[in-house]
Amino acid sequence: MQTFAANAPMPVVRRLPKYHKYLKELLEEGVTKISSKELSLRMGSTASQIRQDLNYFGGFGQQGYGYNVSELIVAIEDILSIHEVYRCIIIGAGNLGKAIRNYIANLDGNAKILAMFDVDASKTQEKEGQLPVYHTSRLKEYMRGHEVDVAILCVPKSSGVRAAEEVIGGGIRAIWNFTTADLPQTEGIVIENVAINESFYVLTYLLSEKMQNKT
Amino acid sequence: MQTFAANAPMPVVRRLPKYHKYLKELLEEGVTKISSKELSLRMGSTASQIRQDLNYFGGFGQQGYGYNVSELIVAIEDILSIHEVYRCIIIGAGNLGKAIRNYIANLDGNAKILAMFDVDASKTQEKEGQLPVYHTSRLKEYMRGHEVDVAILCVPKSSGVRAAEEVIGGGIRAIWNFTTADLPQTEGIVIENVAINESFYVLTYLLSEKMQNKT
DNA sequence: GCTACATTGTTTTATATTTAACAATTTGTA
DNA sequence: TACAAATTGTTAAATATAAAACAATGTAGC
Repeated sequence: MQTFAANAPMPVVRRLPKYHKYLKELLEEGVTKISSKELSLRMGSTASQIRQDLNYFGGFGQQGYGYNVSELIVAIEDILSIHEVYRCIIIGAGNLGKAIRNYIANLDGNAKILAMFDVDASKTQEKEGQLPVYHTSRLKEYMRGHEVDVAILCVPKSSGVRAAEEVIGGGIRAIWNFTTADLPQTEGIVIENVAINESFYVLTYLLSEKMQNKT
Repeated sequence: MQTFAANAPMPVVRRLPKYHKYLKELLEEGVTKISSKELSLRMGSTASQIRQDLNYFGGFGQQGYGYNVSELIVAIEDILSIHEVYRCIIIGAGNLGKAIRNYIANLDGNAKILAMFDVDASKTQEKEGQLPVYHTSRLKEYMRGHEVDVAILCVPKSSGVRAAEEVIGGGIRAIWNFTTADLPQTEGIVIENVAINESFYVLTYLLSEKMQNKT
């Protein structure tokens, strides 16, 4: 059993899911072994980077041979703890919350959504799909009774920080933040931001840049 | 009128929307001027980085004074071309497509969604919200008749690349990619990826790392 | 108008990340 | 068994990014 140093730089960590995806594709194609060179050609990266990235976590390859595809997949899944199922609650049952709920439900991932919460009492009437929607006032109580790993924040910007404080108060250790709010760094709490609106601004920046170049 | 060198590194560009957000908040609070030092304290960054980032695009501040909040907002909006309205079509009217449509509709952004497309004929019956849903076979024809700036890809992974090729064939210049597919770099086409699933893997990685540290 | 202070724009230094180079090791073949 | 080819793990060099330092410039008070 491998243990990893866990001090890999974030750019490296963020590339791991991509390696995983390409390796799964190779597996489906029936490819059993791959060299860093071949993989780099597929992915449009460099062989050197692939080798160095993987070596932050261990030596998964064999000299003169390359990497065994299925073994490497397992190794990366271990590193990312993809096999574990993470119990999630969604805070905010509006457009965004429903969207994320639907999206995740149809993804064959390791995020299991237990319940949704909303401040709007009318939303708690509905049973969103198969999921119960509770009033936010019952959040603390719920978290005492159920083990929850991840809170998925889907509230409006104005209540983002408050919602984060509430789930942290309830003992959450990880927040997947889809709001436009900037959550304060908190000791011991993992925060992963998905800044969709910022992403669009980057796109329009690149687009306008491209337009200028065209002229 | 300012013109920018447009050769700023991507990490800098990706920070601009964050500056914009914080400045808008300051404006709401009635703050008219801000120094890089003060702003860095709010944002949890460094004054040096803020000054250097902004100086890739021009000197927006004044020595001994700082930055005029509203002027700087306008400058950043110019850089990101936030004022322009971008005409978008959504490819894929499933869970993800609907989700994004709802999310964007309720965001006061500069993305205007004109129509949705789907291969599933049954989906074309519905009028999603106020938006028409066309069969994908009519995509080329639609793009000939309407000026479209951005294609928002919300199809399953398996049809991601094909969908991209279709909109590129129709003359699109920018793709906002919400699929898990890795789209090939294409000369002259701007591609901005929102890899939600990868984001979750990073979160679980950090979470498991934290768990290990706790023991 | 002069002086002390504040704060930028810019240069220099430090750090982080990526790429290249290469020695070590395994595979496969004769 | 010996040798050539392949390919890793790892070290070194190059590049990119961030932070610190500082000179230039403007502000504000007296």
